[in-house]
Amino acid sequence: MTKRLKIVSWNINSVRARTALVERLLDEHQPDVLCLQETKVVDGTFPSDLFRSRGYVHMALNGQKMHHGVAILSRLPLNDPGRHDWQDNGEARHVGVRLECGIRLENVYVPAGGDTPDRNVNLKFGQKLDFIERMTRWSDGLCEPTIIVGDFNVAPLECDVWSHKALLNVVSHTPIEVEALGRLQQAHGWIDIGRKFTPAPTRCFTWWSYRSPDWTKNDRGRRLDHMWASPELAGHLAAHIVLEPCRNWERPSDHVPLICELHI
DNA sequence: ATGGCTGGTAGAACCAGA
Repeated sequence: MTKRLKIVSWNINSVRARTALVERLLDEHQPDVLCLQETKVVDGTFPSDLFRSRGYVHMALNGQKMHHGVAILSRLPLNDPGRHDWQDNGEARHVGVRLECGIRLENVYVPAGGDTPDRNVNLKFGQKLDFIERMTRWSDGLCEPTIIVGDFNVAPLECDVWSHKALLNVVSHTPIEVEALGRLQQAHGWIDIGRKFTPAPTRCFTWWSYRSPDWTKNDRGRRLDHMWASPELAGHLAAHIVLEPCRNWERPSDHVPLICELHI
């Protein structure tokens, strides 16, 4: 008799501006654990009551004023909370916990990387590459079953963007970022859960710019959000879904939620 | 069509996102 563990990851682009959407997601999909990125709120004013009232009484927060910020909200107990500063500049971009089933869950918000894909003229691009490099060294030494989810801000495959050719020199899809993410994936044999259940070259996007008047019109999306599993969990993966309809909810985030389910 | 929008914060002809 196996149980199922349902995890959702969502770049919410301000948790306070989208409380109604978060409530709807919890009501409709009933995840065991919700990982949020870009909460944009300090821990002291995080809307904890919203989650507590729905049974998500276990929380691991890492927020900061205005920007970034991550949170794990859970119906299951969370142990050994930890934070990494993989950019080494104080920004709140990671929080990790251990579930009682023995799985370690890491929630990450990789820096966007600014406009110009050249670390010599754009500090933020270098910080993004350094962040991924530090994650690579960290994941090289892992020795427990781990799920890492979040906004990686890299669309690695040609089919992860609306036009590979048009985005080759656009931050999020440049070869230097794709190679850095590839080294990270190889360092621990991470399984790309999204592509396990939706193999390339099937279209799979998780983000559409706010700037398009109609995000569906040209469908200029990118797969920036990911869920990865360490190799020993391969036989436990049960499902993966991208909740694309959430991009049509009222005042949506520009990212949509991802769900994965595991047999535990 | 590298920004056409959005949120936070201040009270901006701002910044950041990607």
